[in-house]
Amino acid sequence: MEALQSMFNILREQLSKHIALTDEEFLHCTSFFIPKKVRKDQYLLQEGDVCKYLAFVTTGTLRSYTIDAKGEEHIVQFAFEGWWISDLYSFLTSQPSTYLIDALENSETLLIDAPSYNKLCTSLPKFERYFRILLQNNYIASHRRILASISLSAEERYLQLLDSCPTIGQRIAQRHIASFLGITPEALSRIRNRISKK
Amino acid sequence: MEALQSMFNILREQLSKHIALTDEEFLHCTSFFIPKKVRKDQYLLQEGDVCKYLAFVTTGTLRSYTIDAKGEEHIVQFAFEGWWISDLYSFLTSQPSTYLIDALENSETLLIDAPSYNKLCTSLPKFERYFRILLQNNYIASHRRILASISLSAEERYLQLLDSCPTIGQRIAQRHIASFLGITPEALSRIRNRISKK
DNA sequence: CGCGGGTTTGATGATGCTCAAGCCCGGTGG
DNA sequence: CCACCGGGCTTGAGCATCATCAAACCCGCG
Repeated sequence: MEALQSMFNILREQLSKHIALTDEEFLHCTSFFIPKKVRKDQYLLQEGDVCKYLAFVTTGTLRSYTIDAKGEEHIVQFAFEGWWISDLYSFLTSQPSTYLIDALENSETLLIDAPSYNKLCTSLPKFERYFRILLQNNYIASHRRILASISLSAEERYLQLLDSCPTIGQRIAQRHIASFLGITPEALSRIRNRISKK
Repeated sequence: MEALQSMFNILREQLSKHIALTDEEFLHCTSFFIPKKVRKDQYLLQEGDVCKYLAFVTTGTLRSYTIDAKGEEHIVQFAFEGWWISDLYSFLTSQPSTYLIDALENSETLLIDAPSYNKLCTSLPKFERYFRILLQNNYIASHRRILASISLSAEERYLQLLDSCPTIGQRIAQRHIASFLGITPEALSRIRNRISKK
């Protein structure tokens, strides 16, 4: 099937940024993944469910977030093409998740469950290496974001976000960007207004 | 040497929380580490230097932080016994570091440099696994902290910190806890005052 | 005893929140 | 084709939280 082929090409391209895989090794890999379409507004994970999969996004956009006691959403992560998304805590411990994951646009993903993930990591050390490197990069990015949250104003955090991901304005609604930054949509609107007057 | 033995025991204990190592494997490991004492207030890494080592703390407390244009410190991480600390970005890319690392008490560490780290990961897949697991746990903790920073008030973040690390008050000065939380020492003092009136 | 760093307390101000209303624009139905 | 609707963005007024600056306090140590 054509579309499926293209999804796996995106996965392979992403993997080969960090590790070199032979055709056999990659073929071995692919058998562990389940393709899944997620339509806009459809859940990949609901609060209270166990997160059974790591999701690799081949097209579209997903987000992970929580909903607090007041009903407010707090977006922890966006995931575009070539990114991974999951609730790792629930995935690894089989505890009910405190996060939700859904699609902000019609999206396509490749899912891998925990037994497969562990099997793949043990049977193919290169795969384990890939995830170590991925997690290292995430560690760096997370610390940058934590530093921003303790040292920068909302306006500075917004500018840093635009700097690190200039296309985000085209793909993500402002109220979602505000949620990701930890401010209200009103505050972001005023910040943008202020910036444009320069 | 007695003390050295004890440092490596702490390392071994920590590794064996996630992987099973034979005596030979562990012995192989130890040859890659350099013991280093860091006295209170002494730097392990200074801004602008390349971060040459991952540091494993066997006793004492270190912190990583930045200093902004106003001269304010922003603490990104504490590291106690059994924890790792480094500027991973600088370590992996050999770019000058934007972080500083120093000791808050007299401390002892085991250092491993980048070539050794890579050699160890390739020669001993278990070691790579250990770091993958460690980074997974860090991913979970980082996302929790990011979520806290975008969804909770300063008081709620402080209570969450006490909850996740009840002994922190005994070991870390208040102004450093405040810095870690992203608030001023004055604000933390008022929060503690408010909490104690209950 | 007095010094000095860390914490506390107080007064004032800035940043961002809340609530409410208005605006813009694309989609729907008459 | 146009009027209406609704969601998302903007704007405004008042408010809460936390920052800033300054002074006082506390306590270990020379």
